[in-house]
Amino acid sequence: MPDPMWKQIAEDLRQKIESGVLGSDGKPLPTELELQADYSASRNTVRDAIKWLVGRNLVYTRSGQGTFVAPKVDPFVTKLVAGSQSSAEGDSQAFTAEVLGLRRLPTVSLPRVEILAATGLPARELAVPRGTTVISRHQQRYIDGVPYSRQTTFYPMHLVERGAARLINAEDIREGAVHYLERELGIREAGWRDRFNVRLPDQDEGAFFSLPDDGRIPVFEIVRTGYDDSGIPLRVTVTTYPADRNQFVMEFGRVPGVPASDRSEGSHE
Amino acid sequence: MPDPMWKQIAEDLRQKIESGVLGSDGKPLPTELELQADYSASRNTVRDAIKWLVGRNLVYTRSGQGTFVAPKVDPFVTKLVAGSQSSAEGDSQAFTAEVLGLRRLPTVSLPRVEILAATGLPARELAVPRGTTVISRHQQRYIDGVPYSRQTTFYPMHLVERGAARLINAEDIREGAVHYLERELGIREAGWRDRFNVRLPDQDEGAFFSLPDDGRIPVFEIVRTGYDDSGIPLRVTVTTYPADRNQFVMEFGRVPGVPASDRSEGSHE
DNA sequence: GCAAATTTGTTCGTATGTATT
DNA sequence: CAATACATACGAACAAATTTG
Repeated sequence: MPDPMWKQIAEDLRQKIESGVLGSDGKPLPTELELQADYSASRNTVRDAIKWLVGRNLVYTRSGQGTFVAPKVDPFVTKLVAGSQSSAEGDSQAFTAEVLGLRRLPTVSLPRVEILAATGLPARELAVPRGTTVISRHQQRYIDGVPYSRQTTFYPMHLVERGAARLINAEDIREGAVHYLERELGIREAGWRDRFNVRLPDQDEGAFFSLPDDGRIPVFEIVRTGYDDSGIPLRVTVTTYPADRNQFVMEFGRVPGVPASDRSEGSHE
Repeated sequence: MPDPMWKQIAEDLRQKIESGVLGSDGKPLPTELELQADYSASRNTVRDAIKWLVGRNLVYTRSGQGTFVAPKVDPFVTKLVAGSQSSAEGDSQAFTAEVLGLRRLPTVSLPRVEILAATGLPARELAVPRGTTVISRHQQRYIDGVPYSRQTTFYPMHLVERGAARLINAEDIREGAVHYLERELGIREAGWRDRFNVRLPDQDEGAFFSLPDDGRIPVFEIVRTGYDDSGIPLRVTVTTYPADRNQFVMEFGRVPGVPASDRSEGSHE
């Protein structure tokens, strides 16, 4: 059974795009009417083909203008630090990470601090009953002005009651919240667990990252739960990154040099 | 500006699905004809709404049968080991990982071994010129019979020339290829770098994992490059996992207990 | 095993709305 | 304002897959 016509058209266009016949990076494709004539198909069928290409991020459409070849993105490479460099952690680095690459300017929003009742994930990770009061500190991070990640850290309220008052100030904790807790309360983060996950963005994330609504681009979600010496959760940080422009690198043991910022391509058998 | 009608229908159905009004896990939705009547819309408009739901993995359709509420998946949780437990590595664990959870039976295919000319990623990561001969060892892994991951490890040919003959045997290296190299040649893997990436599956991966062709489900790609004491690449392992049923966990320092196999849900502000 | 009924999949045509130039 | 191009919506017909009688 042959592929449906829309799929054949889509594959033909894909091949033409990837081989560069249709130009690259912002070059307009023929209009739907022209494609309709080229392939002797109805406009709706051509549109089905274009929809498939849009879903693969090969083209994008703009009302009233046309359909264009999508540019290849140069991904941000975030290095997740495995060692215990956490002393250098700032609030803006509450999720210990480092953006690699030259000529890239990271900026961070001021934290938005909320006092709220723990639900779902925060309650579970902090091992407190639902409804327990927790502190939430939320920040948005940009690279070269482009939204890069959002993160929210939840702390149990008893940390404030025991003296860590700055947790409820809407100001950056320059030395790093984890380090602040250690200096102020003598509570050390003895270890942490990271969970990696990929899921579709919720509405807020979609708006912040300007992601399309069609579920074509997922987000990385990294949940980092930190524990003190007794194994009691100290904090949980949820960070999300759009998956279309982010990569993560981790290193263990002795590793030479700086990783080239390469985007892997397809299969390698 | 109100949402288009197909979107309103989609949102209404989404709400009905998530609140359980339409039943769960395999319950059929009303047929397109019924929905057409319910919403006073054309069949094509109803179909646009359903397409959106399919894209979010909320429903799936089966020709000749109907549209059904998609089951929630219980994800595999893979633990990426950060320490140097690599001595316990088998070929089937060449990518040091551990599947968490009870009642889960991992199985591994026999390796498919190929001798080929390095291209693209393998050449780059092994720091050899394109065209250099390398060994490729490919394996497929299943959990409870469900395709779980595919991985290909590339080794420089000179390892075989220096005595590591078993690399080119299509048999599992039980003690682990990395350990075998150390015992046989005295070459130790002093460190490694992991790159995490999310991309759409290629054709092979789509077929192996039974992923839909519409680009709705991406794959995790983890590229692990191992280096010897002098910083020379020893091997590069490319492992892919379908993103819809996999999560990754890493732990650093002292972390209590076993992580609950929770799926995070939505936003947590 | 076959035929009918049901349901989704594909393709066409057409009309109108909205965004951009 | 007009022209162009994509977006939405309707209606219709037939194909393909599946279940049922």
